[in-house]
Amino acid sequence: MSEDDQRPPERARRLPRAVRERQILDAAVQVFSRHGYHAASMDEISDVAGVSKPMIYTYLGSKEDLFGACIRREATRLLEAIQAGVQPDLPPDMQLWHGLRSFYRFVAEYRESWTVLHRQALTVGGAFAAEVTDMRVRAIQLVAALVVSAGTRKGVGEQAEFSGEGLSAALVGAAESLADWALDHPDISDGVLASWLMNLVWLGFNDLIEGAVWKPSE
Amino acid sequence: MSEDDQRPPERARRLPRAVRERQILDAAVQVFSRHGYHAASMDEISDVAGVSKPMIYTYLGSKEDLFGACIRREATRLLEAIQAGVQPDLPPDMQLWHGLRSFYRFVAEYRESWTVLHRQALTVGGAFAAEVTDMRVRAIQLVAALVVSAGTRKGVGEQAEFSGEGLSAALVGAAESLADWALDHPDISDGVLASWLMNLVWLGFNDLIEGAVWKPSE
DNA sequence: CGTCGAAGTTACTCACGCGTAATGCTACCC
DNA sequence: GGGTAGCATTACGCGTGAGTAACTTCGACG
Repeated sequence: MSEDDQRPPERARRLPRAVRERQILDAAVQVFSRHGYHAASMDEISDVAGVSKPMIYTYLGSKEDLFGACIRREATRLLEAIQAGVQPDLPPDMQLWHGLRSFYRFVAEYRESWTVLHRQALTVGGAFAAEVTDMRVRAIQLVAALVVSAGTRKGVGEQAEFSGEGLSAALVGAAESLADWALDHPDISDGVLASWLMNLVWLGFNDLIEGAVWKPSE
Repeated sequence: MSEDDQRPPERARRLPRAVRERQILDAAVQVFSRHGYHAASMDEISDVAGVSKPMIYTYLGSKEDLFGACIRREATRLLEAIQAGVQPDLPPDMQLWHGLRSFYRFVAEYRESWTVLHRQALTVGGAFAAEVTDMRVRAIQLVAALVVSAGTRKGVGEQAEFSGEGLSAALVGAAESLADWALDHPDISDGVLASWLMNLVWLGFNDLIEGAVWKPSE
């Protein structure tokens, strides 16, 4: 009936542990991103992974463990993707711009990863929420450092700490929100998204209305 | 044994339906905001409400119905709070500022309402997510209208539609993110929060670094 | 060619939590 | 004071889904 029957010697071969773990994690991310932690069932995950349920338990542990493994893997991927795109010797605004581009490229390519990290991870009370929140805080502090650095470069100095943390939280939120928006508008490129955000937060509406435009300077 | 026994004629009086419904909704918002939709149990809600479970079912219907009722009540509260603070004949930036202040005042006062609306509502797939998303889209469009209005006032006209929707999505996200941040910093007043955001999105980092400050003009 | 171990499965237990049937209690009205 | 209507509870049915025990199959290595 199914196409699998056409190649009897190759049907569902015995695979090494590492490969199965990868398959399981992929399936888990997919299912968690669709239904959220609680509504996702281990049966469905095992089904999507093409593996029976006990395999998941022997390889990855409990449902909570599995979710944790997903979160950690995807968070690492995201951070690596962003760091890969950043160049520390550029001026602050250019660093921010490159970071944003990498971020939007990642979200577009791994939308399920992003969904799990952003939406679902917070709904599981306890350790995971803390873990993800922590990552977010690190991102915020990184941005804050950029902004303050931009300030000191121009000689603002002490007063530049005006509200750095709060502002950075707002900026990160803006970036995340725009990422969600972009999920429904796949035709917008990462460069355009990053530019919009730079125009908004670097120049502000006021300058924008006056006709000013921020452009990458490199 | 318990203190309740000390006053036999007043123990747990019979209350009219409207009052019980209010109590149940209050309890439901509290529990949903703490655990999320799936992890919240009807038993705990009935416990917190001080009412037995069948009352919830006879008055408010199923768990999903109950959640819907919560969402609708809190969303209405939020929108009314914001509209109460807005004055349509002011210039766009002042309108935005007043809207933001009302918003932050609401979040501070009804943090559980905000949590349910912002975090939990999206995790229940289907009708509620759509409903909340819809409210959010209305907010975004409102902001977009403000920005475009600011643009046309200054004569930018057609070109002002540059990326209005995306920018507004980012701005709303920034406001929400700052609201979350403010939950951990209760000492910051709504006026300060709103001012930070105005400085960020109206002036931008660049002006901020130069020492420019946005202030309410009224 | 036998056997040891890792890969893999079927079929179950058990607890939790939604929803309800059956029933009681009290206030109010005629 | 007797009946009716709505407030309220206890105790249970029942499905779903996490986690596991017991068993099977395949490949590798001497």
